[in-house]
Amino acid sequence: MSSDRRLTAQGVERKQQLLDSAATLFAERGFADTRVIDIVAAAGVAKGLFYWYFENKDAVFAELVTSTRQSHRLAQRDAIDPAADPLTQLRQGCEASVRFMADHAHLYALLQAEGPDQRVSELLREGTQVHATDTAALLERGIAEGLVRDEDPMLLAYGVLGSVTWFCHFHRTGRITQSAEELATFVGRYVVRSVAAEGVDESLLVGTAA
Amino acid sequence: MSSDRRLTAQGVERKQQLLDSAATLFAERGFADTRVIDIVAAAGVAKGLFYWYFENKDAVFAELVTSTRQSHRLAQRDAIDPAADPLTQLRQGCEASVRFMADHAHLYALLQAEGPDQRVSELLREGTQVHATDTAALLERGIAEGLVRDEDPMLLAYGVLGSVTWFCHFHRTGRITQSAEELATFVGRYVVRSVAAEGVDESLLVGTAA
Amino acid sequence: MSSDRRLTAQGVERKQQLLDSAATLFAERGFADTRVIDIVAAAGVAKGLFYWYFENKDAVFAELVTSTRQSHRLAQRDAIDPAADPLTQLRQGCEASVRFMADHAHLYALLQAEGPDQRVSELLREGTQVHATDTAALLERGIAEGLVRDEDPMLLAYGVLGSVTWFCHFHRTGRITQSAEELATFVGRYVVRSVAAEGVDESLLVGTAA
Amino acid sequence: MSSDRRLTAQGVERKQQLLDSAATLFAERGFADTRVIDIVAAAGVAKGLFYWYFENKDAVFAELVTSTRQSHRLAQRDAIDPAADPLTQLRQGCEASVRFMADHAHLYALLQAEGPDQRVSELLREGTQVHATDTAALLERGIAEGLVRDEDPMLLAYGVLGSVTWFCHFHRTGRITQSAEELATFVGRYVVRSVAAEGVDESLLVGTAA
DNA sequence: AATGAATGAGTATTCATTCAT
DNA sequence: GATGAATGAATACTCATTCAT
Repeated sequence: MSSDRRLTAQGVERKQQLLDSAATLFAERGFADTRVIDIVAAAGVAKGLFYWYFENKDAVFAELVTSTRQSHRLAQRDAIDPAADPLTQLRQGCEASVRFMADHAHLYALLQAEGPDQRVSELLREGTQVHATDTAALLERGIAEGLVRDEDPMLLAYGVLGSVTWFCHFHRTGRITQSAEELATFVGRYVVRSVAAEGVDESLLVGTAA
Repeated sequence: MSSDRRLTAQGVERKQQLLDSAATLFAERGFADTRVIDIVAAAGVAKGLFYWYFENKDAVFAELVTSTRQSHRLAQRDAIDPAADPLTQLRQGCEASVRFMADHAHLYALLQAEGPDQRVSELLREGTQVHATDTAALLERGIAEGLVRDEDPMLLAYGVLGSVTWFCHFHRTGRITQSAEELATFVGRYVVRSVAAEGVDESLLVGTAA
Repeated sequence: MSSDRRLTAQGVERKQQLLDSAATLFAERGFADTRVIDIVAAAGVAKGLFYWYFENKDAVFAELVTSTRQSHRLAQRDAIDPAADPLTQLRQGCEASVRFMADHAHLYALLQAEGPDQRVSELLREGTQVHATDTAALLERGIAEGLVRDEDPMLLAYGVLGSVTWFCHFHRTGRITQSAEELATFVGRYVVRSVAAEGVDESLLVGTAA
Repeated sequence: MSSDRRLTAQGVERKQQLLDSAATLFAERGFADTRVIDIVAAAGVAKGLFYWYFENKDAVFAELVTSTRQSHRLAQRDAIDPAADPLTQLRQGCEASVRFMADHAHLYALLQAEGPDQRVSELLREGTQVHATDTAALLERGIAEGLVRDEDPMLLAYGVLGSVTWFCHFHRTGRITQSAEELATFVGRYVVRSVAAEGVDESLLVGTAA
């Protein structure tokens, strides 16, 4: 029922409360095992209010995915030095991803979650695709400048995303014990090595300026 | 109801039918969105029969995960030349993973699926952990022989698993269009590059013997 | 919340807006399928305001029924020539009913609607009963004057009401395509024939003065 | 979920039980005020079973409407003497309607009920239309033979149906106290008078052979 | 082994109504 | 008067699981 309802200041706040509760619960127990009643209970409001702010359970999930993706992207953009070379930018982006996931672990979990239905799965997939395409563009510039191995940039991008995603996943689930900062550095290095061309200057690989 | 029931030849066949139907459906729509009735309908038997062969819905999932993991492991073992150097073995293992996933796409999908409950999630996690530990051991030998960069082998293993897993995921979902064979070669090369030490012999990186 | 609140001029207007919206919606989709929110949305006001003017949803329905019934009755009264013979009066009343329904189709529909609860059903029933009793009295006079067949006047009244009601119903739902005026004439004639005694003067049957 | 499920003898019986319970309750309190749980409770079975036999609540209603209409039609067919003149057939049909409704009051109530949704309303309307068309055909023959007034047969049919329906309605709701048999005779006579042409033989009007 | 019937706990969603501002 | 937020009781429907035959 929400759609483009005009919300008061209080309304905006309340909606955010619900989004937060939902995000936490979805991350903790997954979408299917989170009941609407759990979400409203966590936010301390009545069940009906949920449907004042959201069309249905799927809609909250979708909204979370969208906004998380947006924040993630902004975080990356902020972390990337537009004047730097592609390889450095790649490292910066990946490091930013690791830090973002550390700060918003519960939201980030959603991006990999099994979505509710077809529609939302689509949403997740699209987001990933955008991310991959961005990364591929970066790699392509790297190839042109001789910094990245001359391979299909899209494939390389998938590899990069895969390792970053999994590092984060294992960190979130406690199987990587290093600090987020340490992990970020490691991941930046790992990713750069994965795609760097033969004979690239050592300084780029080590990432001294990171 | 099942546990360790003694099955006739026909029984074994029936059970396999049900497992196959379940695997396909779980992969297509996920565990939660697959109903027992869908599974039996796909196998062309009555609902009650499901419980003759399986304790419950979770049990099928668990059984599928376990057997898939086993097959996967066997496939890798067969593909690895015990006499080869660690880097080559790593490449062989990864290539085998890609081929296995291509041949058993619907089963492989399960290994990354959102499990039913805590217990099964645990099962999935354990399997991944075993795989990671195996890989880390291989990498450790590589480090000792100077073929792999001197970094935390477990971290490297996570990176390797992440990229392989994601390559397979994107291939399975149609976003990588190369043939399984081409992809296997690419992934093997990608992974080796990701972990290889500086100055390793070119032949190992290119993987001529693959 | 309403009861006998003193309303300002604007208030009266607002209330009428709501009544109109409600009448239209009730006629279109029935009482149960019309939500309070639909009514206020159609009137362009906020939900809370509904309860400033009406006790509850049932109350609007009751108010509509009562006022419609009143209007209907007035319309009949105006149409009937007090000096005419019972048979002519009957015709005039029935013709007036048809015209009324044509002019206020959406209101008239309510009089036959499935009411909300016991109370309002009671209200509807009572209204019908009053109408039937009035008609029966007219018929009784007709019988006394030898213009109407000597049968139970109440039964005859039910027959009359039934046919008039159904003619209107079929006209309202588009299954009678004649104009309201044509239909009125037909119905007047039909009803008179239904109850007229044997050998009544032709002029009364034809209704030249209609 | 039902559709064309193959039912065992027991299944057929159970389904009928549920239909009976539903019919009674719908007639007593209306569709909206009858909960699925009431229906199953009345039949003494568990809630889930309802959905084994019916798609949903609307479906039972639709099924009841259809079968009632069918029975009604058969009852009429049986009551009509194919060799009789149209006017007599009309009387026989109307009398049969009255008797049918007296015997199946709770089912018959459904035919006039406010249906659940658009679809079922459509069903009800269609049924009525068929009935009206049948009656109109009969009247047309009557007109051709000079037994019925020369007016639009469809309009006459609506008038006939309206009075019959309302007689039944008032009888069912206790406002007509005569016995069903008495009422049937009265209605037959009333209807014939409503449509008979001027100067038709008295014997046809009185209906001695009824 | 196999079937179809039966069970019932569990959950999303609706909507009339009330309330604070 | 007017608004939008909040409440919570009520209910249809799903689906894993069990049972009688």
